Amino acid sequence: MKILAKQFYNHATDVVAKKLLGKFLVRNIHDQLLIGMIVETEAYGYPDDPAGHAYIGLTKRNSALFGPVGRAYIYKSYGIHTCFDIVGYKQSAQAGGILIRAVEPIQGIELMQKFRGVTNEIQVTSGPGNVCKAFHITLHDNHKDLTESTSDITIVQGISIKKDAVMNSARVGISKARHLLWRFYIKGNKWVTNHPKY
DNA sequence: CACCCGATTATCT
DNA sequence: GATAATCGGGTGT
Repeated sequence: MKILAKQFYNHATDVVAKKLLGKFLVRNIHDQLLIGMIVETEAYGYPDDPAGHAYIGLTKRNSALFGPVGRAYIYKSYGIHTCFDIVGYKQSAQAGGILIRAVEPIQGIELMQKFRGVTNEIQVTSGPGNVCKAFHITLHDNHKDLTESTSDITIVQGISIKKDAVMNSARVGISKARHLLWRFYIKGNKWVTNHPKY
């Protein structure tokens, strides 16, 4: 399937976050393909987003957010969990990323379950830390270009999501900038986080 | 170098 | 619902 080009990410992060729903995250690991459909995202911007990691300005940790669009920004959360962002922004003076919060397994769920250590098909890839664990994404993958066919992590054209199935809300776990409704998810999808029941 | 704090999750009550 | 686990990075001394 077609890899999304750099141009796809060259827009404001909330626009890209919405467009990423239904796209496929493809991980090539040990010559085996792991594929998940993106069902939940969050946008973070700069310089007008106090909740974003880029808000403090360029540092070693967040440098990927200031680099070329279409690359990976990966960081540790709470010292325990790894989170995966895709870099996107409209202009060179800006920075930002789109956090992948949940995917629906399309291919290779057995290996995802192995990496995760759980068998429940929902729990395997629901939640940003869990997605990284299931796809074996680590800090070593920071800065990787997601638009190159040679990369072992790419985003490819998936399915189109009906406009009325795209929902948005305030971001999860964020106290600042609550007015920004920059969390996007597919209505009714079982892998979207914050479901009372698994 | 000490201190503080999270873009989270699993496991309790 | 509440909380512990756990650590890298930013900040200030």
